[in-house]
This record gives sequence, C-alpha cells and structure tokens, in this order.
Amino acid sequence: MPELPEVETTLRGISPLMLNQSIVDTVVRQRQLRWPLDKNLAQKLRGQKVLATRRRGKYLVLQLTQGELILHLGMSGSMRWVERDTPPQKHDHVDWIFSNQQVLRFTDPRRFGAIVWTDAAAEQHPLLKDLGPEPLAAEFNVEYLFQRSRKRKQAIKSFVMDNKIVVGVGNIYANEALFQAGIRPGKAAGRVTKLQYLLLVAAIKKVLSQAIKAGGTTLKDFVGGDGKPGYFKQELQVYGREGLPCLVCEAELKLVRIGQRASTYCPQCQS
DNA sequence: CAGCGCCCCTGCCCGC
DNA sequence: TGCGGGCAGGGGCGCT
Repeated sequence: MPELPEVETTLRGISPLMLNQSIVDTVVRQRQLRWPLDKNLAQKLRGQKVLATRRRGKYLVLQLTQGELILHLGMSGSMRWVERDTPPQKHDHVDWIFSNQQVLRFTDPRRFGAIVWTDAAAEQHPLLKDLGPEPLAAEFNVEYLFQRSRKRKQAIKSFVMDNKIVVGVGNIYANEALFQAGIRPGKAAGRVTKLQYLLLVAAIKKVLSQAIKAGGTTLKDFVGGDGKPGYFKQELQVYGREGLPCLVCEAELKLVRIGQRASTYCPQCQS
C-alpha cells in the first residue's frame, strides 16, 4: 500500500480535475471492500459537487456539497483518472463519472481499501476521530512523543506505527526512520531516550517529506493519480535489504518480525 | 488500559 | 509445469 507519501501523491494527482466538478454517477462493480459499500452510495453522491479535498493520515477526504466521502487505499489500492469508456480491468471496483466527463477509477486487488460516505465532518467519524497528530505537523515533536512513550513496553517500531500515536508511518518508513535515528526496532518505547526521540522525530519528518517529494515509493505497481510511478525506492536504505551490507558500516543487515511485520535493521548502527 | 494476534483478500515468488 | 506455503505497502477488532 500506499503509505502516507503515496496517499499524498494520489491526492495531489486526483484533486485538480475534480475540484468544483459534480459527480454525475458512481459505477460500482465490486461492493465487498474492507466494509461492504453503502447500497445507496451512487444515489447519495449523485449531483454532489467536490468543494475541497484533503488527507488525514492515510485517509483521503472529499468534501462534498452535502457530507464527505472518506477513502482509504488499504495495502494495494490506487486511484487514477482514466479516459471515458476505458474497459475496466479485474480489480477496477468503482468509477466516478464527473460533470467534466473525467472518470476517476478506484482499483484495489486485495480489497482492504474503504469507501465510506458520512453526513458530518470526516474528522468526527469513528475511523478518524482517535487519530494521532500528522507526522509533518509541528505538534508532532520530541516532547509529545517522549511523553506518550513513558512506561510503554511496546516495541518502538509498533509504537510509531500506531495511528493513535502518530498517523502515516507505515512499515517501509518506520524501518527507514529507525535506521536513520540509530534505534533498534524491537527496543521498548519506554526505554528509548529523549535524544533518540529527537533523532527519530527528525528522521520521520525527513523520510516522509523526501518520499513525498519523490512522488512516493513504487514497489510493485503503485501509481499516483496521474498514473506515474514513484521514485523513492532507490532511496531506501534498509527496507527489503536484509542480508545485504549496511550502506553506512557494511555490517550485514538483519531481519526480525515485530507485530507480524518485517523489520530490517543494522546491528552495528542501531541500538 | 495496553498490547498482541488474527483476519480481511489477491498476487507473486520460492522451493519441491 | 504444478502446487503449497509464505509473504506483501494497513489497520480494525477481539481477546488477554
């Protein structure tokens, strides 16, 4: 999936063509996503104008004339503009046809993605209301993270991937940020020092910003809203590099599982 | 409550 | 070449 940079890339790619356009129709080919799609989705969206778009964590939100549409790309989702009458492929589950004749297509092989309409502000919705701060916001800082971590025995990697602590730090960037900060992924969050948190916050902000700038990381077939791949993969220093030499000290990178997720680290550089 | 597994699902890669 | 097993960018949920 798209991690935060890929979601941001998608948002930037799909927004311009839909702003101030009305939804003419919603074509649903597969209702079974993370949650079954609302049977009345097409009816609820018909004629609604997209007034604004935004991102909260890995959720995309379309502000409509009435209510908001919450979208999530799960592990394998993507959205892109397609030409009208482009034949749908196997996993092209939903199309939105806009008043300017543009067609926005939601594709998601694994179907962990979500499409949820809400009549109130998306931030009040149960899916979004308990989310932690945005990683690139000023309120995500060393004091905040250090304070939240005290007495917590959870592995630091799971801790920073917890959306209640901070949103948008997925497996790839958690691995990268911990490497850059010199912290072992399995270390208890409560035992990570304040200095290490200072480095970690900086690393998270840096790696996410750089990935956004590069248009996200394309591992398999991620494409942004413009259909182009991301170019961050070449920047990855530890993710997917287990068994290879550390790019800093040449020690062999190790692989462990933390919270059922692959965690790669350098036994020399990270403590 | 914190924290850990399980699970949703398809595709792909690897070893036999 | 075929098949089973394991793994994949997420995260809600139920259980201890």
